[in-house]
Amino acid sequence: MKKIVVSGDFFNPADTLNCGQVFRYFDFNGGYVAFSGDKACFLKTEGENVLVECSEADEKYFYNYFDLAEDYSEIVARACESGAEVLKTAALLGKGVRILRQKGEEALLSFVISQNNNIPRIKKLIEGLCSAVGNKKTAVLAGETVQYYAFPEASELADKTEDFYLNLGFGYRARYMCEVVRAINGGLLCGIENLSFSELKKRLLEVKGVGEKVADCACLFGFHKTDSFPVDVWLERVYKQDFNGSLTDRKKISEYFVSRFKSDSGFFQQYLFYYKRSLSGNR
DNA sequence: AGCCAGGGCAGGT
DNA sequence: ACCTGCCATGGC
Repeated sequence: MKKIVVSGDFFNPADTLNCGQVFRYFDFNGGYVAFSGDKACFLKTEGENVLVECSEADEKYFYNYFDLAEDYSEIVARACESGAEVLKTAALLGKGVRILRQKGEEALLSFVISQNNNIPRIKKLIEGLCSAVGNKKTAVLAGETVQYYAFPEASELADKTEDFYLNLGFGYRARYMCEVVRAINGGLLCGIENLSFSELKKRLLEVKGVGEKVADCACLFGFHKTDSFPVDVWLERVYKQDFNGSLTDRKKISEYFVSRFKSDSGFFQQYLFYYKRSLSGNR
């Protein structure tokens, strides 16, 4: 067992997990158990610090996963100096949010599931998928044995039909899951290591079921393309209400933010998303 | 009960 | 390029 201890000044586990970038975690012993792929960790705020506990072998994985090499104090500082008053407010509120470095496949499939859906139900659908297909795993975390299911590899989903997803409650997203799994198994994500954000997004958009928003989220959360700015209903509200914007097309709203915030776009987007939802009683 | 949700597609202008 | 209706399901 390995324990990573880092400052909690710019790392709030609750805010990081609850801000809609990831869907596999639950409350546990005063902290959280979080999952990525077939791995699990426990994290908890302890005084001034955050404790991340995982197996010895996964230490580097979770150090990277929580983006612990990045200095978020500088990102928050840039948000405060951006000239947008709402962004300063949002960044100071959400300064403990970190952009997780999730697995690309898992992020892509998760955000296909997310479309026109609410966060509690997205969690349930993903849980259902994992328990139906994923390998059963056991971990010892915070002194207790935790059993869970890994997120399925695309290869494990290769033979699943549309009916399989329909029976899990995926609705019209069932067809999209089949399309995306087929594309991944056909090499969609092969050789993408050096692609820019726009090159990667272009490739993802070729798959039926992957539109602007899902591609942006996959690029940001699955491939850490921080010059991506996903626009959903919440960011559209931020744009109209707090930036007094007049654009109506979400693609153009996204382009507006990216041209303004460059490689800080993804971070600032999370601060704004967290801020806007918190005003509505969501967290 | 009815609106809403981290949307996308197809078909029409 | 922009507009509209439709798509399943269930949280609230």
